[in-house]
Amino acid sequence: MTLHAPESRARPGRPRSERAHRAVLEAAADLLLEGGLGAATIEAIAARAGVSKVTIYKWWPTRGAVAVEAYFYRYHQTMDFQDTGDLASDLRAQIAGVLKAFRGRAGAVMAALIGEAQSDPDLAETLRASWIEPRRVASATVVQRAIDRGEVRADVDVQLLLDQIYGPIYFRLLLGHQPLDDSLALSLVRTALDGVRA
Amino acid sequence: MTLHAPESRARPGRPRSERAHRAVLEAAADLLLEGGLGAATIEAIAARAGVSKVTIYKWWPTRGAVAVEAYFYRYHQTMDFQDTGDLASDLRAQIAGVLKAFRGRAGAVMAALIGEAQSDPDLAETLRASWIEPRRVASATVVQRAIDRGEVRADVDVQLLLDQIYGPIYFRLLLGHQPLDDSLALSLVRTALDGVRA
Amino acid sequence: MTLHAPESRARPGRPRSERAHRAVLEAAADLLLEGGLGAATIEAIAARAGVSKVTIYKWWPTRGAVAVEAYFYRYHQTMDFQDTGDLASDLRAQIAGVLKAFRGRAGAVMAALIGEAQSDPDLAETLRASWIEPRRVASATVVQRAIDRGEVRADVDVQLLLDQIYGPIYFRLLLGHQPLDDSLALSLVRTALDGVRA
Amino acid sequence: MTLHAPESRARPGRPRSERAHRAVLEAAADLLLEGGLGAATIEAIAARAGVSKVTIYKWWPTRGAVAVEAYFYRYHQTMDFQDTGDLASDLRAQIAGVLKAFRGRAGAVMAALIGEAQSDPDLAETLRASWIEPRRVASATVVQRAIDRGEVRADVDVQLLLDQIYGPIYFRLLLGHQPLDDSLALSLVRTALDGVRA
DNA sequence: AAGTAATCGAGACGGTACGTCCGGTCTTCCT
DNA sequence: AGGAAGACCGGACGTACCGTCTCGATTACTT
Repeated sequence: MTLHAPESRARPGRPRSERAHRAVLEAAADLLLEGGLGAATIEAIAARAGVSKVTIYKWWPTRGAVAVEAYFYRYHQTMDFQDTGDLASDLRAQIAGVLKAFRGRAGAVMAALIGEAQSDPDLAETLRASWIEPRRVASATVVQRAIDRGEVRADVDVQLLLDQIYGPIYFRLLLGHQPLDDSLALSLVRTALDGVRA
Repeated sequence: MTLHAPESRARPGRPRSERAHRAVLEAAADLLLEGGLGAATIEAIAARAGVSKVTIYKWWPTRGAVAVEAYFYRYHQTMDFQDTGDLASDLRAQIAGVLKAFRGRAGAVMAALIGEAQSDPDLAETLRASWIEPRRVASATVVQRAIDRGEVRADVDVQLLLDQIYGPIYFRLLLGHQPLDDSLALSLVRTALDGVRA
Repeated sequence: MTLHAPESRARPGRPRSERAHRAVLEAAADLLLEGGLGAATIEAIAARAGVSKVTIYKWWPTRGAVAVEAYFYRYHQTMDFQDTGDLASDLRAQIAGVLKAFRGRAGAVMAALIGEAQSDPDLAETLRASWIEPRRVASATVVQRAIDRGEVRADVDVQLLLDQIYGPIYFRLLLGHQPLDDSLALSLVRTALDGVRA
Repeated sequence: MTLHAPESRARPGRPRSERAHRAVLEAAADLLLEGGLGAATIEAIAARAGVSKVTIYKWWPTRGAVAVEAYFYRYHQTMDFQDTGDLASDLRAQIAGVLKAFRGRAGAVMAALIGEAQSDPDLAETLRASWIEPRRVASATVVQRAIDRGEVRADVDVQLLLDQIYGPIYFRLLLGHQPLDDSLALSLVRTALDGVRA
């Protein structure tokens, strides 16, 4: 018989205050929502959360790290990827959800986070691990099933296919040169699956 | 009353110092190269250029603006889009050039600029107008010719097609979840033209 | 003919703001008076003076330095040493002035400054040069005259004599084990001049 | 039921750890010696002693208090005041001891303690009670004996006389405007007893 | 030739946020 | 009931850039 949960062995010392932890995330999420990442300074978060700066630095390395966690804490997206057996419609459903989210405040915050990540390697890694990867794994599974069913060519580079579907969305989100219409869901999938050849 | 050509009307006062202008761009480009956008602060640029901060503010609104101009000044890319009559090979050639550039320092700087643009609307607009648009127009022309030749379906959304080709590249540049291999040129074009359907 | 004032040659750049300089000293003096040296933090001085912290750090190395200058700015003591030809009465007059000052707020501040100087060598040096030395020189002159007149033995160590007169005052100021009565003026001089031998 | 001697009545709970107490004093003394009072922060003492901050606060009110006790713990001066019947030589012997101590590390620490006492009334009181007073009482006794012997005038203010001997030493220790030579022992006593009158 | 106007360098200024240090207080578990 | 561990709030520290603001000096065009 194995002794379970050696990691939950109560360590000595005062335990981390869950109240403070939550207050920081709430405050950060509020600030992100109100004024974007620029408003979410460590000082502002600390002040609004009624928490000292040191407490924030204790648990998060940068303001970017607080922001991502706050983002997920607040917008903990229901990442419900369906797998109905029809690749095109499954992908369209997923894309539609992303588009909807990105047209709102969540999109602006995500854009700001990716922007910040360009000068904050930790944040970049966190974004990849916490946001991008989970979604890619789910999507990749759906695509793989389609390959297994013989719906998609077996020699397809799944990662690249996903980039050709989601890349354009992030590209437009970040550059803003074209809108994030709902119609994208249809067109993106169509091109990706059938190409544009006459 | 003397008439002058209105555009060459020499204004009174000391003319803008070309020496200072160039020095600023050189300094900014050096700093971008050495330490990324983070190192290219107005103060650092001014110090290295031997120019006063006010002179910089006189001619550029933000450090982002200086950075883009410095970027183009230094990396004034030869944007040679060929149009040989074969869409796939033309696109592959263009993509290969972008990939090569983005794998080097220029890619890191461009990523930083796009990142900064998320919190600097002026920079975002400058990037769209000076970088994205020219390339899109050139690419769009190539695609349009293919449509005219009947090589590509007439109902294709050209903008979206371009996003499905370039979007993945910027996506990987900014998120770094996948590499920017040369093989991308081939695969991206292939999927975009012929899809992945079995 | 000599070219005068090469030191007042107008240097390039915005000249130092006298308004800010004065505001800092006034604010620091107020704070010293109200709450002692402990209240005269750089932040508090900056806030009250309506001046940025950087401006203070630009002109003074430590808060101690600001404090001494503020002390002199506010309490610029009329250091009127008389020299009437009677050493005892001249010394008594000087001592009486010091005692009077030290029993009030100025004494508390001076004690705090000397205290702070124990961990701030710059402040210690400033105190010696700006406060102690001028007073010693004036006192030493008075004593030297008395020596010249034959009123005092020629082999006397003047510095030590002054320490035996002023040392006890600072000792009591700093340790507080005995009061700073006016009667000290009489007794200190009497012992120093005539000793206590029966 | 067990009976205990009432004065040794073992109180319930874990008894005070003598180990911790000593560790604190040793650590504090080390830090005082190495980096002066500035280095002897509560946190540093706790860390070096392997003791929690609370334990320190439990037994000492301020860091000044710890420092004085550590000072005495380490430099527990042999305060051997002799009383040979010759006031001058007795005083000289005492002064020589003080001078020797004050020229070394102990003097620097004492200066720092007196400095700190300017903003810490508790420390000031502790210093007076634990350091100044015992020495004054001993010295005063020696002087009183001399008065009784008729060696010194009966109307002399003993406290003031002691200040005129020890004040200059502390004055020089704290201000550093003059050295603490061994020759002081001789000169100080001579002036105090016989004055400087020609 | 004198005046006017724009620019330039230098650099001081108020301001915001940074990340760190230390002080005291607290909470939890261990002995 | 200690005591070690350590988290917490608060306050100040000294620094980095920001964008603005004088200054005196320079360099053209205008009269």
